[in-house]
Amino acid sequence: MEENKLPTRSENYNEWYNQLVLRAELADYAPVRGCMVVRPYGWAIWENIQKALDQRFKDTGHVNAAFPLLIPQSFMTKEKEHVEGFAPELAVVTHGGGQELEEPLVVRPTSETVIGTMYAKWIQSYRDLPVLINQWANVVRWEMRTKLFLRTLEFYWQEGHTAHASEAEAIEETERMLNVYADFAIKEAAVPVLPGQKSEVEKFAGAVATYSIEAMMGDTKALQAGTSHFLGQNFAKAFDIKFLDENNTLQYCWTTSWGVSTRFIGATIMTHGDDQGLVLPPNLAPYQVVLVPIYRKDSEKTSVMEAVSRLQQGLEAIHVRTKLDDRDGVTPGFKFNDWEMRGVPLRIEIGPKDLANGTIALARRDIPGRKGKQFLPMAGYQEAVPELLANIQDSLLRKATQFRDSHIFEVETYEDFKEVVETKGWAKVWWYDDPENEAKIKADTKATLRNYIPDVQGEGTCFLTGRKTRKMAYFAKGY
RNA sequence: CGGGGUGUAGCGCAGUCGGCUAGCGCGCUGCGUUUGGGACGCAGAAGUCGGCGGUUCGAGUCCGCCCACCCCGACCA
Repeated sequence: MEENKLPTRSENYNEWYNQLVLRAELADYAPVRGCMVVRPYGWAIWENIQKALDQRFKDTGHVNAAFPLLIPQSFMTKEKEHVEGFAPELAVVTHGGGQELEEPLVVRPTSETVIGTMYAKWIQSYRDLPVLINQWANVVRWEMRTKLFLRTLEFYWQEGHTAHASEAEAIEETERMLNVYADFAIKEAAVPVLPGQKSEVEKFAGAVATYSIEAMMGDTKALQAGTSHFLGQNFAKAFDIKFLDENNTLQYCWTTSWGVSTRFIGATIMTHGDDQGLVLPPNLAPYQVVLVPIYRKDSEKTSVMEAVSRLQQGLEAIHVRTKLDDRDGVTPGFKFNDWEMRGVPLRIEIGPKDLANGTIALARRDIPGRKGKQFLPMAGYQEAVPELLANIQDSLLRKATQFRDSHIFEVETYEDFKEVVETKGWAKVWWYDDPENEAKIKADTKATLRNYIPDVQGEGTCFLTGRKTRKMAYFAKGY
């Protein structure tokens, strides 16, 4: 059916992506342009992301709480850079209860201001510190152009907000959470992100320093997949977050914030997806295994269904997420393609032949076509399935890492730089920091500074200015 | 807000030198045959042709205005 084929990744990546998310029923366009409607399958991916992140937050001493959606407009103006950064993209509520409000409310674009206000009330003493709170929430940023999952007007995320007694401790927290994100992305999503610091130009409005994890999508464009900000005392001063230290001296707190959003679903899709559709990493897939029963006659159906159900229970018992596709009226071939498009990592087929032979047919999604299909003895499935899932998880990470590394090029001249970011991928360069040159590069090539490469040893020559520098950076076109 | 494009059934589109009952593919409903890689037959349901106004015996088709959406820029998790 020609009409049902996806556009290919190479032909039109954007179209491929849009069709993919819509056909896999991950999200729908809302009546309000750019607002999120996530269908159950897509939301299940998000829930798995939430679970994996939440566990890591708790392991690092954080707790969850909830803060208001509506923020008095005046809160947003308290931190100078913050207001400049966010003013253009605020949704403003002017009426409530049928009356015009005395002060307009903005729908939170991020919660530093609300949470800062509460922290000012909660924190009195060094004994109250650190405060390590995370919130799962939706936020609204009135972007001019939207793209499903990557840049929606409304999006879901988690935002962590912490307050500390010392600068060193806050910086440590900022870096810790960056590493938590990197660990999560690599281990759970098999997305080989590169952590590093953002430039002055690209940093968060109101932050002293911003760090990000950067991911390379299947078209080699870069995507900021998570951020961690060291806010210094900027917000503490704007919101009066103070404490008495051990010496009875009144001091401003040092704060951080960090977030990962539903954009990460997009990052996962665009990292692993192929021309057949989604390819989901087993750790995040809503269903890790789909079971497809195959039968012709009613007599076959009974015994096949019985075997399949037993298998499903056996898998659920060892905590494998399964889906039994017992739809009548569609052929097995249709089901195969359907679940491939939805990216289920492993498919098990059981038919009369398998019952006769004591086997199951296993097909792995990460190996395209029928090459990924193998027959195994049914008896060993409780060992074979987890092993295969782990194998797929590893193999996705390996493949994505290889892809990324083969599309990063170290360049020394602007000519080479332009060629790389235009046609090949990311440029890795020695970089002497200069906002004006950064802006010039963006104007010339549309490439932005993704982040600085951490732990660079020694000294080099800036590819653009020829000046000596100790920094290296990635430049790439981004989403 | 600038530049380009598109609006016709749930989705993708054809029809556009005016012409009578507006079409195709997919999907959807019913029945039957099928079912180990996107099944087939028959019978159906579904449309203010983006909106408003104009020209005309007659407008999806021509003219004017408006609206919406998409792509490329400025903005961005």
